[in-house]
Amino acid sequence: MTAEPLAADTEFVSTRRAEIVAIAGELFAAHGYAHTTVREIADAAGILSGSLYHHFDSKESMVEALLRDFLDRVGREYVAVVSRGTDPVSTLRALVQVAFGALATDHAAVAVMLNEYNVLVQHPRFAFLRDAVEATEQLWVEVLDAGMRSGDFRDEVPAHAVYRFLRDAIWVSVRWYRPDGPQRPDAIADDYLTVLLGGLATRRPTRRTR
Amino acid sequence: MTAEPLAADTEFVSTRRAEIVAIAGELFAAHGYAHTTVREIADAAGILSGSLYHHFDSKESMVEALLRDFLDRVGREYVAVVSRGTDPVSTLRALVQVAFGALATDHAAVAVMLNEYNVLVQHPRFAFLRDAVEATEQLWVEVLDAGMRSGDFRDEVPAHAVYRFLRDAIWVSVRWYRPDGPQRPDAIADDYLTVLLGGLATRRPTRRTR
DNA sequence: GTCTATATTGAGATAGAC
DNA sequence: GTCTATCTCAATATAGAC
Repeated sequence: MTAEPLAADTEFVSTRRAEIVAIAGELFAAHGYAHTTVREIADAAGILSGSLYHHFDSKESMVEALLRDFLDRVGREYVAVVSRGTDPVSTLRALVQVAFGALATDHAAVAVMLNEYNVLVQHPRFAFLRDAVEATEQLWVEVLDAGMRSGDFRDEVPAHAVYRFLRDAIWVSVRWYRPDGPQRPDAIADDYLTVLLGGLATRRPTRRTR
Repeated sequence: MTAEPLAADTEFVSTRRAEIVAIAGELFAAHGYAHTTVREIADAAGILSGSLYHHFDSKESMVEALLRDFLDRVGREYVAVVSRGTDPVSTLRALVQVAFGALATDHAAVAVMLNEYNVLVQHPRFAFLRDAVEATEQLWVEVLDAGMRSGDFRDEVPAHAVYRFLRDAIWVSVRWYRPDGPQRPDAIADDYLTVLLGGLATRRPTRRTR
């Protein structure tokens, strides 16, 4: 047996394949996964639809490749942030910065994740989406819980509820974020953190009772 | 000409039609508009697919009926809240309560609006979606701006940016809200308002500079 | 208002030549 | 790695009987 020509890391398979994934991702993000046809993807890639099947065995494989790569990378970034072991406020700031940063680097994947998650996750093939979502939730909630225990964060609202509001507001911003717009992702993150951490009210409001 | 048998308000057209809209809405919300077939809708309604076309001339007409009705109603509720002329904090609270309340009363329409807006709005037929979204944004932003001018809300972040974070966090909660779950919409609204108005941090943080 | 039967189209996928 | 040609199936929509 000759020396293995493949890189040990299987991340890189083929440049062409990666290009097509990116092209397909843009179309999925812009028009929706279901409404995007393989012919449109092929057109955008400058080839005919049949040729796509040299690289992928189905349209599903394209969206799977897009999301697996994205979730792997952002998951590693979250772990790196937490493993730095900074104080809860700084850790949360860094997590929020990573999440908003993905808008610029992976906006197609974020949009597809947001728009198609509920439908895709119903197929066994896309169970990995749920795994990634749950792992991410666990990681963020632990940071929030640590901050509540240390007294840095208010604990009137459970950490998992706070996390959901956070996550939703961050990811849905892919709907209006424009990479070529005036605001950089870290400026948006700062705006969000200002409201989130400091609150919108200038006077501490009393919590309503029911 | 005989007396007009139709009600002056055209809201009510046919019970059967309204039933089918509701059934279709549930399916659109659960499986996505594109993935829901007219045969599935007919099955759920207990009729055959051809019979649907007695009530609607297309699948698009069904989703249009669902969204027009919903947007009309919630738009009227927002206007009613603002016209009460209460202070900015109370007005914002009431708007947030109305929005979360729609999760319970119109969860299918909210989910469809969230999931399909970007695709649907690209068709001229659904331009009314953009109109409704823009009118809503204007109404909320005016409330936020009034609160910033009166000193009730902090003004470090522009009102339109705050509005986007608000809107996103509220509507996306339809993804995890369960009508049969333990939390009532107004309890979720209270949790959200606690974090939004009071802030997550126990100590007023300094705003990061770049 | 619903059913039966079917027209029509659009889209994902395949086989083999180049 | 791409093209040509085509298969196959699923889905929207229609026409007319009941």
